[in-house]
Amino acid sequence: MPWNEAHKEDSRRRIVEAAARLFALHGFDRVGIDQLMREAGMTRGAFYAHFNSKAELYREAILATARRNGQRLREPSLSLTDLLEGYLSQAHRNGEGANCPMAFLVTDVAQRDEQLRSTYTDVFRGFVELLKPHMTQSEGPQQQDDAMRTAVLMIGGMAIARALNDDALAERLLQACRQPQVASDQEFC
Amino acid sequence: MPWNEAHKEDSRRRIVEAAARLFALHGFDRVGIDQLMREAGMTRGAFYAHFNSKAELYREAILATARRNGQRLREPSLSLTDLLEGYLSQAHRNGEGANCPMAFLVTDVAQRDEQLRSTYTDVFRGFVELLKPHMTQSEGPQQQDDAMRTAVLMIGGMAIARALNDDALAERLLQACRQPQVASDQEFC
DNA sequence: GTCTATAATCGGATAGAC
DNA sequence: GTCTATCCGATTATAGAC
Repeated sequence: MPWNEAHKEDSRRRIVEAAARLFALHGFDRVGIDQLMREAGMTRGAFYAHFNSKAELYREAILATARRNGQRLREPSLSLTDLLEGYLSQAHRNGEGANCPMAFLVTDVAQRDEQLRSTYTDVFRGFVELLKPHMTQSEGPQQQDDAMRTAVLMIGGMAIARALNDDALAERLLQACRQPQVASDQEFC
Repeated sequence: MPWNEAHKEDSRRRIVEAAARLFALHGFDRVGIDQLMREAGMTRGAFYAHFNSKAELYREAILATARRNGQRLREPSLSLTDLLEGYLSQAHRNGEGANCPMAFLVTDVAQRDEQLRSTYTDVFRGFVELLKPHMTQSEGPQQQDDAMRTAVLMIGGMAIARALNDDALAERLLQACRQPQVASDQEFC
């Protein structure tokens, strides 16, 4: 690859990384292209050599982060407990590292166009598939339901914990969501 | 109460109602004071006779909606199943009626100032307290955890269902969250 | 208290030099 | 490909008439 193309690809990657970080922390609307490009080490004008619009970057940023996080979570040595403790951690709540877009941007995405919601839907589907093999107490359709509930406890738990202003309550909430669950209306004995 | 004051109070109420509706559907940033006041049947200029800033209205709108929804949910005849089915319904997902700010605005709130997050925290605490008496399979600290997990399944489930672009998947998700849960690491027999 | 008009600012997107 | 400069539209908030 010629030096120019490699350089352009690197610039693009830096923009996407900055976008993923800043969108997750402040929301799409509150991050200007100016601030974004400064974080990526360039100026405003260079943006449109890489993307047609800010909205296009939003999709790209969500997908890139999902790919990277998905790769980490697919480590075969990772147990469900590890997975829950890593995701539902104070570090994640404080915006250090992963910054899962599904949790940090749920309502932001829900209010935007179909294309972006499709991207979110794909990422969510992938997340549920990733959880499925960890649902060892069930199989078939019940396993799918368990995986979806676990996904909601993780994503929803993190989203709410971030909205809460009370650190103790947030930690209590995260802890409650770390406990694996099964349906209660079954006959156990 | 003199007619003038009653009239002003009514205007204020209409503004708060419009705000609750529009903020929930489109997000705080994407609703202009212009659009807001038009929905309330006035023009832009009249806004500041009622509120010092748009941010102040945000707090007011969340509190007002929470009070109204809380009152409905405190009906003593309402079972947990009724509660789950009402909240995790397609009507709610489509923005008809309740528009619970906890679900519709989670990440929006998380990205704003401490004062607004405090308001959200108070509302969330009230919601958990409301759920507690319905957690009949547990008591004490375990009951608090069960209530919080149920709150996460409701709020988080609704928030995610709204972000999803696939109606069938969203319905499947809501259905999964409607099943009451208990911890799985207990010994059942 | 509500209106119209306007100030002041900020945002995304484009043009053109290098 | 990246820069500086700029257009254009939208926004919050204020001023002043009624």
